[in-house]
Amino acid sequence: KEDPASKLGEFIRIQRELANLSLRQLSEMAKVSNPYLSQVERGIYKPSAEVLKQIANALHLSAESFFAQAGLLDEDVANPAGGQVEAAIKLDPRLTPEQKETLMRVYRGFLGDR
Amino acid sequence: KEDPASKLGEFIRIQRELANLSLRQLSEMAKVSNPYLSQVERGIYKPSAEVLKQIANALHLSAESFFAQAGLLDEDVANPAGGQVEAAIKLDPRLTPEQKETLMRVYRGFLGDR
DNA sequence: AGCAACTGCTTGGTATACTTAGCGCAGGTG
DNA sequence: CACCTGCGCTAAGTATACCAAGCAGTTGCT
Repeated sequence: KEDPASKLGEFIRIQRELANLSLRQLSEMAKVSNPYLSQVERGIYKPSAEVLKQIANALHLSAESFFAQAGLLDEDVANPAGGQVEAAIKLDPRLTPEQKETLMRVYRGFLGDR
Repeated sequence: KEDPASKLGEFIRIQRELANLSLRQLSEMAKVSNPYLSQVERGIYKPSAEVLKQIANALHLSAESFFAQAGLLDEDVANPAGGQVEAAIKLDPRLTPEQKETLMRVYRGFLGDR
């Protein structure tokens, strides 16, 4: 019960039953074997990210909600908008490392003001 | 290049070098072995979702952007193209309008340099 | 020079994600 | 009754994610 893996499994099973799908039906849609899906739902195995995505798509649910259920997205909610700016800067291929460094410093300086 | 796994690997390597971290340093922070991280960066293996999350956290990046890079979040902001930085700045509630203006000017100045 | 402390990488193994074959049970059919 | 057809699950195997040990190259210090 405490196990996060079985929590994800329960979640999947509930969603599957809500959609009135059999284990085999869903397993075929998600392109995994039915025994494996069974084991995932019982928390024996934790599926890879790709399998998780395929299951989410098969159930017409967002991949994010699945990742969240799997405890994979619980991270730095501490800086919700702030992380966005830093991430965007780091991701920009048109900036040199030094320029990124400078931008970061300016940005963080502003945040410190507040 | 064609391989999506190696695309993720490149992304990780670039982010790691941007942070001025050695392979071993990052591997220790992300709690994986350094040879494995090396292989991930070269596209030989694709990391599990949990490892991906740990790497993202170690680099202070959002897990979402990593999942997007890994092709696991077909939806939203997969595109790291330039407009992202400006959008993120405008959306940050912790910045005053004047500070946003300044950041924009610095950012655009850098882009003009190249 | 030569040792020390780094860098990234190769090798060989273990753990775990995942599959194919098949079991036992519950409804319907004829 | 016998005979399907579906359900979920077990068992045994294969593929792959991941680790510990160690190697070659580079840098720097004495």
